[in-house]
Amino acid sequence: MPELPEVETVRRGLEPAMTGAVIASAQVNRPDLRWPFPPGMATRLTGQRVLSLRRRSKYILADLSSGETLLIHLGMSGRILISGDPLGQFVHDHPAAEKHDHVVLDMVNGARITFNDPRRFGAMDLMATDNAEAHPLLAKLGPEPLGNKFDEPYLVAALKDKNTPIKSALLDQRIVAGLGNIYVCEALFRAGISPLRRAGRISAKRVAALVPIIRAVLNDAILAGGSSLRDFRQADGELGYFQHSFDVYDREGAPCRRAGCPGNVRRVVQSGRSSFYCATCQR
DNA sequence: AACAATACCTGACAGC
DNA sequence: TGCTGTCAGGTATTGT
Repeated sequence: MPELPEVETVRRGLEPAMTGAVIASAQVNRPDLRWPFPPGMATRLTGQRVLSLRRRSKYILADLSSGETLLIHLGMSGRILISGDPLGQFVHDHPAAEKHDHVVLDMVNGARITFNDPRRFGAMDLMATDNAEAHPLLAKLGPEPLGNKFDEPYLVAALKDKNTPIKSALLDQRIVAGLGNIYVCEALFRAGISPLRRAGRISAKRVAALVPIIRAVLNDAILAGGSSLRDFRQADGELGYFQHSFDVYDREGAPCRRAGCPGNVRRVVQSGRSSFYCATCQR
């Protein structure tokens, strides 16, 4: 479930098993995901200590003791599962391997990290840590929506001359990095802005109001993702499931949730993606 | 240059 | 049951 909040949830879930831990072995079950894996990936991972786990947009970055960084992207359908018992408190067996388990990392601490991705839109790559930001997948990304560089003046300037619908503009990772279809729909609902409106024709005041709304939507989602992590620990080790009640996403035909609004949620397609919104209170 | 459509894959689900 | 069609949270590439 990979938009920014889901990726951050996965990153946080991986930290206790991976940060400071050494990769005992890496099993790579196919030559590629969306693109070929880097040459010798298993060898380059084996024996390395994970110094830190970072996130940039929807990418997880694991800095290794070798001076390389492992980039992980979940695509549309990627999942990462932790099994085993890195803290040594319980005895856990690893679950049976499943279809689409493409990469498996066994850590010296006993944890197993399994990357499963049916559609294979995900990616993994290795690059020098000190030049990671130059990676083609990272180089053109805009500011982090939860970071300091994403503020009201920035977004007003970034959208000022945009002729494209605000929905498409917010999905553009060069403008802001990490928003996906769900959270753009949700943020526009909270802001009362129609996804169909041209970005450059929204008043600066309303654009500025979007900034704290985007942050709040993402933070709410990260908090909800965190709560699903606790379920995972009680259950079978599955990580990254995100449960949240959406105001508009996937609620076509349902009543608008804004207090007193008589409208219903509509679905329209914009640049090939579904947009959900209430035409009554989003203008 | 800007923007829209397409392609990459598999699986889930609705309707027949 | 099993077929067909549609849709899916992302993003690079191709086309206009």
